[in-house]
Amino acid sequence: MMQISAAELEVMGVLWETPGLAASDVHEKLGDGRDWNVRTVKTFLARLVEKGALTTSEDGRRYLYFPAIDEAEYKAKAAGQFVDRVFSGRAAPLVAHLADTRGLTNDDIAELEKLLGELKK
Amino acid sequence: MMQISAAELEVMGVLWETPGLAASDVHEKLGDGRDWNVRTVKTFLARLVEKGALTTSEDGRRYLYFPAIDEAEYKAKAAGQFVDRVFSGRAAPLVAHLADTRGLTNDDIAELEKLLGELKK
DNA sequence: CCCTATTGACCACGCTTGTAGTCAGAAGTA
DNA sequence: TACTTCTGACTACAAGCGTGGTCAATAGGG
Repeated sequence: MMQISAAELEVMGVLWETPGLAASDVHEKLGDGRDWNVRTVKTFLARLVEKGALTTSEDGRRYLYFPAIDEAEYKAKAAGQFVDRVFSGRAAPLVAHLADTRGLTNDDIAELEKLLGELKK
Repeated sequence: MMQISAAELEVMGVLWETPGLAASDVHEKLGDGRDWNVRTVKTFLARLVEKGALTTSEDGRRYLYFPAIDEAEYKAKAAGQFVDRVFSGRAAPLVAHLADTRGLTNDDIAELEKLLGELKK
């Protein structure tokens, strides 16, 4: 499973949320804030298919796109790679940094505590 | 503050740990596992200087390199960007994924709990 | 039936990244 | 002094990435 770039990942995000869209639908759903030309989006779609991250099914003269890789699995791997790359594999400092500069909300903290509670079992 | 690539970040790591090294020293310290040609390392150093991430002081006919950006600050920002990019800004799922596939150690969990305890204050 | 909008296929292009090679000068070595 | 070595400066070059243009076919609107 190859590397997915930042821009490509946004496209994947749309299709993880709503699989089976055509290029123009993806373009439209990205519309908010993201001001890409349709052709740019199509390039990303083509590259993602080439990389094996998407599959297509024909629908008349256009394609519908479907994720070929699992979202949770991909993100877990990306998180692992990031922690390795930037924090030498140690997760705690990452969270510390996030807490420090992003100001985790009380909800975030509660969620993490719950998570840790489960992990201890 | 521009983008620092994965390879460049490894070089920064060496200089954050030991500021004021010459190119050949950096090369040597990277030696373990990292099998880059000295010239490759020099390219990274030059690019980091160009990007403003390192400064130099002359030492005879060579340079000594010093970090020009703060390690904690950089990593905090990188963490924030990563969470935004991959997890839509939500930290908790990130930790969940890490816990899931990387198996946080008991020490990690203890450290995180302590951290959360402090955050609650 | 003709024109326009849309679609996939292919192409372009400048920037970054990883990975070094070349070159000319200085410094140490025989 | 002549040779090797090390240094920074500059150059190279393919792959990946962000961004979008061209083209030929087709489908839909008037």
